[in-house]
Amino acid sequence: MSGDEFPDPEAVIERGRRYRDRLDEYGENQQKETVTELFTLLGRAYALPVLHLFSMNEGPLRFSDIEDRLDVSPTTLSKRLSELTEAGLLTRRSYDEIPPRVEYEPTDAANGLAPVFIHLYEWASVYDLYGEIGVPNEND
Amino acid sequence: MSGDEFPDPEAVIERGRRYRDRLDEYGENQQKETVTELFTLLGRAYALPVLHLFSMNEGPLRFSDIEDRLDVSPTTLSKRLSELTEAGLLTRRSYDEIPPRVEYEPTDAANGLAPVFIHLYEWASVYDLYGEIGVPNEND
DNA sequence: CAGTATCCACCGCGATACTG
DNA sequence: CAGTATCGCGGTGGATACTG
Repeated sequence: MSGDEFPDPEAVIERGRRYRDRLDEYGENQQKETVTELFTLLGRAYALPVLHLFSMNEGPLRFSDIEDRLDVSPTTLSKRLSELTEAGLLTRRSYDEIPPRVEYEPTDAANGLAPVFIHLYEWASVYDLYGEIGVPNEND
Repeated sequence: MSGDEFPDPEAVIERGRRYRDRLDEYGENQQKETVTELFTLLGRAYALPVLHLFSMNEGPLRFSDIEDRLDVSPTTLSKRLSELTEAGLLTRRSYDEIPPRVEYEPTDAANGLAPVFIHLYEWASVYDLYGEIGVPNEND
């Protein structure tokens, strides 16, 4: 990657300092729950890898496509796809065929989320967090 | 808030479509875990509310400050603060006094994360997700 | 004040087996 | 093929009580 694609850390921090004011404008209390919930969903097993798979792929993916690539149990994959669909991040289309065929695709909302991930990657690179430590386990 | 502060949804989507290429540049496989872990931590109880409290506040906060404002059990707050500190998002400074005093402050890394939240709020507003539904519970 | 220790209920997740 | 049903384990978090 070309280094000057990264944001200037100082600028990032400065921009961060205006976070408080922006939040007021957006109505913090109402949406705070919302964002927490989003992180909860996206923090669940395979949510991000699934979304990432769609971002790497042109066109729809089927249940078995994902199952093959991610080494995830059908139980968990089923739940995750349902949640992501219900949350408006994926669409689900099933065809009345034998054998049955179901196709999933990311919504515009999911694609619109991509800049967030880009920022996250930039941030992770700039501050070099989690390189070694991972997330501390709650029961340590 | 002034409406033209929002990104043009089309531009956001278009930018999102280049996500795949950016990921390649950043070395996707290595950092994918990292970002998943970050979401896991931030999805835990009171992680975002705690961070938000710091972003709303000038200067440090003490354990009881947070306890008073968030209605969180000391057990959970203790764990969350430890994790956020270990993850490099908060600093912890304890003074040898009686009664003991401990102050927490967000790091530059935490402040640098703010643009991500801003993006998230913009995104949530544009796509109006989770307005009614919340995160589907896994056991429904 | 700033936590920790203990106990416990619930939830998330995988393995396995089964179905339309 | 695209799931669901069931089971079991471990992780997560609250209540309560206690400590340096």
